[in-house]
Amino acid sequence: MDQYLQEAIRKALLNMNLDEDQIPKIVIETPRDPSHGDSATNIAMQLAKPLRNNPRKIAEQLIDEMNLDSKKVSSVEIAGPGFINFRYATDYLYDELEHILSSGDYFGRSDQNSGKRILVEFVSANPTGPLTVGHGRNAVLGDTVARLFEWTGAEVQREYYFNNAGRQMRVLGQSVQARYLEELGKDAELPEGGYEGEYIKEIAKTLVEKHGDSLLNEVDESIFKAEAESAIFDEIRKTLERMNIVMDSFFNENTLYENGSIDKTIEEFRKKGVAYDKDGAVWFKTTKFGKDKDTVLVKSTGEPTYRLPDIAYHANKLDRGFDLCLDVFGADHIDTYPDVLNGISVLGYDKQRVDVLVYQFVTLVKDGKPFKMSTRKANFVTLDELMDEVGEDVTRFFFLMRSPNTHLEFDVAQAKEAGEKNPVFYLQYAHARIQSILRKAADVADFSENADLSQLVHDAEVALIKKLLGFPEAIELATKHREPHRVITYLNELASGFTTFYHDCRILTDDKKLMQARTELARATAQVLANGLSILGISAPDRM
RNA sequence: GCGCCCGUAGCUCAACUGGAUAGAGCAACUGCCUUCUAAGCAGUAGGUUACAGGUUCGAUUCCUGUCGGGCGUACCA
Repeated sequence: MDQYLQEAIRKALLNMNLDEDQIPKIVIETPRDPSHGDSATNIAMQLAKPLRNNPRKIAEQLIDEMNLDSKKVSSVEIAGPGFINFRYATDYLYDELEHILSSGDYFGRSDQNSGKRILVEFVSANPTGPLTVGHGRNAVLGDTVARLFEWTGAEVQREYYFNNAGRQMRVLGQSVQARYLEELGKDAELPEGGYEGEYIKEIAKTLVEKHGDSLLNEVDESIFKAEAESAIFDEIRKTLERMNIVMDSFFNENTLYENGSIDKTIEEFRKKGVAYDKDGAVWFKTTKFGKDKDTVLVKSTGEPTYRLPDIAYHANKLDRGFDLCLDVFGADHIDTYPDVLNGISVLGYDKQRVDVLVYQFVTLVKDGKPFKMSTRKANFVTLDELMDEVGEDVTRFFFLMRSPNTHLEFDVAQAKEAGEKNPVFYLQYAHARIQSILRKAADVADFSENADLSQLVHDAEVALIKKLLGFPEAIELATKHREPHRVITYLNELASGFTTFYHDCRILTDDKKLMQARTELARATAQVLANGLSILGISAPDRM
């Protein structure tokens, strides 16, 4: 419809002797207030200045020149300072409702990103411990944005980037080693800054089971580290799976050392004159890109900082031919992003192909009080514990509920309440309720013949159909802005629209034609709810 | 100090990236279950969009400044 209106307006403007390049972008929007019509444009106001004319006059002229199909648009009016409001014809609504029903699981999909290959990198927590609530937002946002890309036609790969070679991992190995010794009755102390979590002991125990005391005299921590890594990764994978997340690939930072990308990156930087030696370290001339300091790439110890592999990693991703690489990370990592962009553009890549989704921190609220966490200190709530407590659907929902750009308060008490306080049930309940009605409808009538949708004339029915039609747009916006919460906002409005309809219009009535039409409307609503929930990775139960 | 993000109803947050009378959910209050699921519905109350300027037909949205909060600002990741 938007396209149709844009085209009609454009033609009308051309008839008004405007040149192609005089026409600004024609924006069609859905007014907040339904009394302002179904679609509106501000084009007349935009043209007021260049045409030096009153916007309402321009609107009048424009409407005269427009040639609209009465099967699609029933009325056009000028309102306020110069808005042009369009109202849809009911025939159009019935056709579109028909379209939803025949599209089924596909309704809402688009070709916005078709032909694109997109890599979404997320979670990317080093295997030093179980995933915590802090990682949860990252995981769910990344996966859901990936789903949005899929719904808009892209081919998506989900990748988990990790590093098992750094100092943290060494300390982890040493922590396991210490617990292993303790397990065998020896005196041992956790290393400085060691990991205190209970899971370390568990890993030590499995080592005792596997190897007995044969590792007593190991001099370094590598065996312990290896065991810890694989045990922790198993857990992480399980946790993710439980959240409906399956990675397509795990990328080990070490690959970049082995295949020479790291060295190559440094060489290339030197060649381009953006790297230099000072105090035994190698520096990246980030001042050249507007930062107030240069940045160390390789420490005087010879060990690279994380920035260097980050740059090499992004080059690697781009080499793999992705049209877009999206990184998902928390606000604390934002500072590395410009360095990576500058780094890859030095290497000759197009910065536009890398984008980032930054989210603000999660505050877990327990017993009405914020709860501070640290992985190393083992005072954290794992994602598994959270899911045990509130369930998988609720967990996903809460992480998606808010704009990534704002701090998220995860109130465990609220999430646990199965009742009215919990917003996820509102959507699932609407779906279950419709399914229940459809089951009953199947008992009382035979729906083999086509329904006469023109029976749907009640305000609540018409409003619901219009809301259903807004689904593709909601997905488009959510994808464009990488903001899954827009889908939730939409679904809430949809569910609310359905409940109004449910309340005002009895579906199972004696009037068979009417019942059939209403049943179809309910079925379409259930379909859109289910489609929306599947984008969010949340179940749409048939019974509750 | 500098950089990024944020400040909207008592609380948690929306507002289609500059549009029309700023909206939901909790919490509060008033009604509604012999009728398809009351995990629901209808209604009431609640606001100087932190503050002060500016840009224009029009600002919660953009610009400047002030105040308040979060995160960075390492030869840590």
